Amino acid sequence: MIQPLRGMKDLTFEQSERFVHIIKTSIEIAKRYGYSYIETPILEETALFKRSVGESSDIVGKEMYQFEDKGGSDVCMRPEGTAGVVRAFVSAKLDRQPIKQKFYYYGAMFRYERPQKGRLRSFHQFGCESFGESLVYEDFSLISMVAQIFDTLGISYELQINSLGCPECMPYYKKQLIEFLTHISEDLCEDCNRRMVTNPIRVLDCKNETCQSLLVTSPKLINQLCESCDTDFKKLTSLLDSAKIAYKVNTNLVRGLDYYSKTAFEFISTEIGAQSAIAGGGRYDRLVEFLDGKPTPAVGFAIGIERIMELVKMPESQKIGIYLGAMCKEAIESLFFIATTLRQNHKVTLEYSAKGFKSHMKGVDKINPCFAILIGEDELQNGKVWIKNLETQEESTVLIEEIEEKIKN
RNA sequence: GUGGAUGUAGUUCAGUCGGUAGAGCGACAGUUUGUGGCACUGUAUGUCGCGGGUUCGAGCCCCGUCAUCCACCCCA
Repeated sequence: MIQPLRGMKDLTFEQSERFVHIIKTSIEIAKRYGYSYIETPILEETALFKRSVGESSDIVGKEMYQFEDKGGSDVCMRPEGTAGVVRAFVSAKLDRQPIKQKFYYYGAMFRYERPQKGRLRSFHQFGCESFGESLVYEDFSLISMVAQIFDTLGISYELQINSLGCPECMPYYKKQLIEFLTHISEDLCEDCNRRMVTNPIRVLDCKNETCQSLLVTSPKLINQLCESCDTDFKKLTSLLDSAKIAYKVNTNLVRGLDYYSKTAFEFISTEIGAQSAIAGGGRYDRLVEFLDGKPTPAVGFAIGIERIMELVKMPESQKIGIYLGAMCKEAIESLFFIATTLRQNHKVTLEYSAKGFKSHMKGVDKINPCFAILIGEDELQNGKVWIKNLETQEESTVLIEEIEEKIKN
């Protein structure tokens, strides 16, 4: 038997229903914020991710499904969604138009990692990317949109925000931080010493207690943002305050991808184990430029579908559709005419084998329809069917032509 | 990539000291030849993850391997 690949899952029945419900809800809300759908390829040139996500990140460094295709191109299965959307934005030369563009997308992402709870090799994200708006109002709108999606899905969360600064204030801060870390490097853990070189900001959210105690006195970027970053961050917090969206400023919040600047945010769930980030996003004003577009401010987010799958409160399933069955062989084929007619407007489940009444009703229970329609010998002779409304329990025997009307009531 | 746990029926799991495999749930059938969900009765189902080793004999012990789960790293 061939099993799915490691870290890849099939979704069926209740699970796939949850998946669809999440996507449908997200789409509906994204549209209300003016977003339209963008579909981009799963396979992209490797260079795209190296330039956008950043070579220093683990994603690009060791987690990509990267290979040479038959034409000899170095290609990659997308490990995240933003890079492809930005590439598409630039490819279509939308960066040369003065109009603001807003896109939503959803689909499979691939990362070659060791699977664990909430982390798969093939997983799905729903995301939004907004291009051309530099005002912090857009950052706020996106955060409220994620909040609205989670509220609608019945998911509780904690929102964390931070500012990562910009090319004006970040490099200066980084220098300061490295200097600070160098002084205490001997007492920092092995991982932190490695991070000092690869991504010094990451040291700040080390889970090691000794490291954390040493970091209490570390310089904080939030205290030395440039004027523009500082104003925007304060504006964001005041907007969140007045919208009554609860948040926590987490000065250690670092996004894993190199392209973020200014606003960074993460939605956390405490109910799903170690992989607790259920959505993440932020501003990436320089990425379009990195990918050969005209400088265009942008901000976006992504939701991890698998991570919220178990958290979603599903609407109660209601009776839907019609069950059709025959109790004698001769009647089976007469069902097709009825089914075809009813399928103009209704969901119809058609049982092909003749069975006893009881067997049929067991089948009815399984699919939970509004109506059960059965034909036996008597009905067949009279051109009638037995029909039962499973909601009211009312049942009757009617002519085939009268079915449609019976169902309306 | 590192560490730990676990692989037995469709599923959840039991399986003693090593002696040829068991339960609940689910499925199917019947009790009721046309009134379901409940109840009762019955039936079916296994490469005990895979490969090797020890043994008269392995689901159980040993080695390897694959997979799953959890955590680290990292991320949605």
